[in-house]
Formats: sequence, structure tokens, C-alpha cells
Amino acid sequence: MNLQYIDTAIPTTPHLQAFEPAARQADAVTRDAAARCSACSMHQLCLPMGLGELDMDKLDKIIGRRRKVTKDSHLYRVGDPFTNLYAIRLGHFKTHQINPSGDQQVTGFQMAGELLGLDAISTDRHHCNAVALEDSEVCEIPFSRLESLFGEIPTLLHHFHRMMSQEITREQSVMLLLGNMRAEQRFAAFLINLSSRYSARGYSSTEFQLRMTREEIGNYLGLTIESISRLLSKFKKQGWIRVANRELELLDQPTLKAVAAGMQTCA
Amino acid sequence: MNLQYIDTAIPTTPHLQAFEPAARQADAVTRDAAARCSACSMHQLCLPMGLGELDMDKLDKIIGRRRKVTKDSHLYRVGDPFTNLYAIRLGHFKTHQINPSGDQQVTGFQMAGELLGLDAISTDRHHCNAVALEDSEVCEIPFSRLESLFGEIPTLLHHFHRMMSQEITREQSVMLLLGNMRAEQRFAAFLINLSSRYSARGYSSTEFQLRMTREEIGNYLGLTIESISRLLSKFKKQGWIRVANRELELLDQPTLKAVAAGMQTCA
DNA sequence: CGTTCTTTTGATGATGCTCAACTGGGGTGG
DNA sequence: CCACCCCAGTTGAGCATCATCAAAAGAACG
Repeated sequence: MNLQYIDTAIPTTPHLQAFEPAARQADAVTRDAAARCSACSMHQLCLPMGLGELDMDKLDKIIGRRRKVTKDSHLYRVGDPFTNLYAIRLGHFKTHQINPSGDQQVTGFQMAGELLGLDAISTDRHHCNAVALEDSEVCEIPFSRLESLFGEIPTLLHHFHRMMSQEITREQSVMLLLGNMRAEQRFAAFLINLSSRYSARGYSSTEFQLRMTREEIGNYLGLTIESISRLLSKFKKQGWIRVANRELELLDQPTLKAVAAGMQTCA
Repeated sequence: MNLQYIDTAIPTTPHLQAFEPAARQADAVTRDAAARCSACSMHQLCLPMGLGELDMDKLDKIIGRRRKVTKDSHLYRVGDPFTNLYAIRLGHFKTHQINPSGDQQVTGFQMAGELLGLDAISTDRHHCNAVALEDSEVCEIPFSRLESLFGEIPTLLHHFHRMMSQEITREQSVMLLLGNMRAEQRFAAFLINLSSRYSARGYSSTEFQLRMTREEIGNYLGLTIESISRLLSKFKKQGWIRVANRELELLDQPTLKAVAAGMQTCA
């Protein structure tokens, strides 16, 4: 991978511009055949799911551009005016809120094929921050143009509703997790959740990389970084997982599922 | 109030039927002028928000019926097939999930003007249970008919999206609450939240009834019933609230807000 | 190769849970 | 009408879980 990433929040460095002027690059990605929904590997999971060729082309036409987001830079921030939804083409993001006392709460980790920005529709302003966990790429979907497409393509509308509803469901399960699971359960549930999402994307369900820091995991799960570290060690000692830095292997999924369900605890 | 409530989950008792046969009652409520959206006191908060007379009439036509739900009975259960959304006309509900180990997590308390069932769109099955906290009344909104209306009334569609998005936002703030607030903060935030919702409905923001048990509050906030009880006592001793059973008065909202924000704790 | 950030591990302590006993209000039946 | 019961809530004592503080070890980066 030798891509140049242009961040939108932080001004592009002269260095990067020298390689690829902004205008030419925008042009390039728009014309790029691989950028079309129909050619995108995520199209069965993403917004265009279930659309025919024609409808997918219509959707393609309204999609603003494919935008690169460098690691650690913001896709949007709390309070930013809402104009676009973002579909992740490639990479990983986290969303987080800042509470009045200044500390953050990670509200989710998103991966390719998932939508970002749904929470902003209600007030036309973003309610959380979205940050790339690695160099990533998103499709910019102007929401007003998407809305006008809904009239033409009922299938698209229906699927959009499903995706919003799914987000509600996802958050409910996090509430369940934070509300009445012990640390061990939360962490096992987290691992199983990642596993199934990678599996749905055609990746290994047992071996993957953690794209987020221990601290981010802890914050998401309502635990401290130290607790996460101890849990990793404990699970490793039990022989349930193999860990080396961010590299992770699930050695005993059934047991992990049992732990997540609260049917088993480790000594 | 001398209404007879018919529960859908639990068969109507002969006693109630004697007073009002089911058929006649259904007829009565459908014809009832007060049942129309335009006459409903919640129409600025609920689905028809911002619609003109004509569009509101169209919406009225697709709304199946106004259904009464008796206290403690289920409006729907996990796994029930999804056909309707429900708008609360009157009363209060709670939604809760059951996790694999059998204990429940209350995911929300809903009041008049709010929609129930949004989480079911994603899979065509309900993901949580909805239970009436008191004798209540809902409007049954067949989702497929609502979807066909979306094509005709863009305003309706747009507002529907806002409501779904609002639900996502609401859940994110619960995640924030469960993820990194201490007990005191959680409870203060809960009280302030109720207060503002009652205020938006034209009720007193300082004096209201808790429609849920201490246990339900605790479950929602990730705390035990004992903790809730202690918090009530503590807040009372501080002079921030007045409590008598379910009757509640907020005596010092600014301080409660400060506590919720984590800017103040009590000794 | 040193600096810096992230992670790990250990020791201690506080918050909130568990268990238990008690109180009070509301409904029921004698 | 009163006595009783039952359930929801309150209060107390002890304890477990996880947070906090601290320090060392290991990656990552220039």
C-alpha cells in the first residue's frame, strides 16, 4: 500500500500535494472504476444492498466523492453541520462523545461497509466525533440528495431504514453490556462481536488485528486500560486467546461465547 | 378517568367485555374525533410534526387503530413479528431486553408522543419487550403503509428520519451515562432528563410522578434498587429533591444539573 | 539508539453490590 | 372496620469488583 492520504481537518501538507494535486486526485477517484458501488466489495453490506444495476448507478451519481482520511484525523467533529453521511470503504473508525466534565466516551468502532453520521440527522449537527483508527477511505453521501433518491428507489429507502434500525439495535446491546455485564463478560462479548463482523466481511473470524488501543477498548467497555490488559493476560493464560500486541487469535470461541453469555467465568 | 382497558396479550376478561364489547369499542375509538392526529395534543412532538392538514389526514387514514394497553401488559415481546410502529398517545412504557443469562436490562422509558418499535425494522422482529407502566394508549402504525406514504409526503419521511436519529442520539447518551458516570451523576442525569421531557410536553418540570419502580430505575441506570433508594435519601437530605413514594419534586435543578455534569458531588 | 508512548503488572482502596432485617402503604378478607 | 398480608422501598453491615496509583517493561519512531 503506497497511497497518499489527504486529511480534511488538518491541512494537506505541501509534501503530499507535490505528489498529487488535489484537483487531479479528486478527478482520479471519481473516474476510478473501482470506486463505483457495483465494483465495491462492500456493496452487499453497505447502503446499495439489494439494488439492481440501474439503481446502483443512480446512487453512484449522487455520491460526492471518495475521500481519504488519514489515521488519527477527524472525519467530523461534534457540532459540525451535517451534510453528508459517510460509508466506510476501507479502514476503521471510532466515534466518541465528550461529556461536560471533559472525558470522552467511545460510542462505537466502525468498519468497512458501515455508515457514519446517522446520529446527526436529528439536529443537522454531528453529535459525536469520528476519527480514523488507520488510514481509511469513505464515500461521501450528500444526505439531501439521498433523500430525493428515496422517492425513486423504495428498495434503497427500505434498506436505509434497516441500517438505521440496526444501529439502534447495536446501541441497545451496548447498553445491555454496560448495564449488567461484569468486566469478563464485556470483554468476551467485544471479541465475539469483532469476530462476527470480520466474518461477515469475508475475513477470518479467529485471527485479526485490533485496530484500536487498549485505552479505546476500555473506554468503550466502561473499563480502564489496566483492566483490559489484565483481561487479555487472563484470557491468554486460560488458553482462550493468543495475543501479540495488536495481533489477536481466538483459540476457543465456544468458551468465549459462554463467558460473554455469563454461563462461565474464569477462576 | 373511568376507561376500560383491553390488553392484547392477556385475554380480555368477561367482566370487561360485559361493559364494552370489543367490536363496538374498536369502532368507537376509530370514529372518535379526538383520535385524529390533528386533534391529538402530541402532534407537534409525534410523527405528524410539521405536516399540513391534508397530509395529516392521509396519515390518519393509514393508522390502524388506537389501542389501549393495560398496566403491566406487553405491547410486544422479543421475537414478535414486526408489522406496526406504535406512537404513544397517553401513558408510559418501558422497553427491556433479556440477556442470555436471563436477567433483564431496561433500555428506555417512553412517554406520550414517542415512537415504539423502531429497533424492529432491521430484522422484521422485535428486539425488545415493551410494557405499559400504567394504563396507556397507543396508535398502531402499519409500517408498510407508512413506507408507501413516504413517497407522497417528503416532510413525513424527513421527520421520521429525525425521530430515528434522535433515538440513536438518545441511546448514545445512555452509553455515556453507563460508561463513565458515577452513581450520583447517573441518577441526577436521569431526573433532569425526565424533567425536560415533561417540560416539553407542557407539564411541570419540577413536580411529577415516577411511573416506574425503583428497581426499574436502577436496572436502567446500571445500579441496584438499594443504590437508588440511598441516592433518593441522599438527595433529599441535601435538599435537592422532595420525595414521597412515587411523587417527586425537584427543589434545586441547577445543582442537579451540576451533579449530572460531574461538576459537583455530595459529601 | 535513545526517546516516547503504550502496555503490563502489582499494591491499595473506594464505589457500589450483596445479603439481611426492617418499615410502611395498599389491598383483602374476616 | 380492623387485622393481616404482601409487596415496594429503606437502611445497615460487610464484601467484591474494578479503579487508582505507581513503577517497570516493551514497542515504535525518528
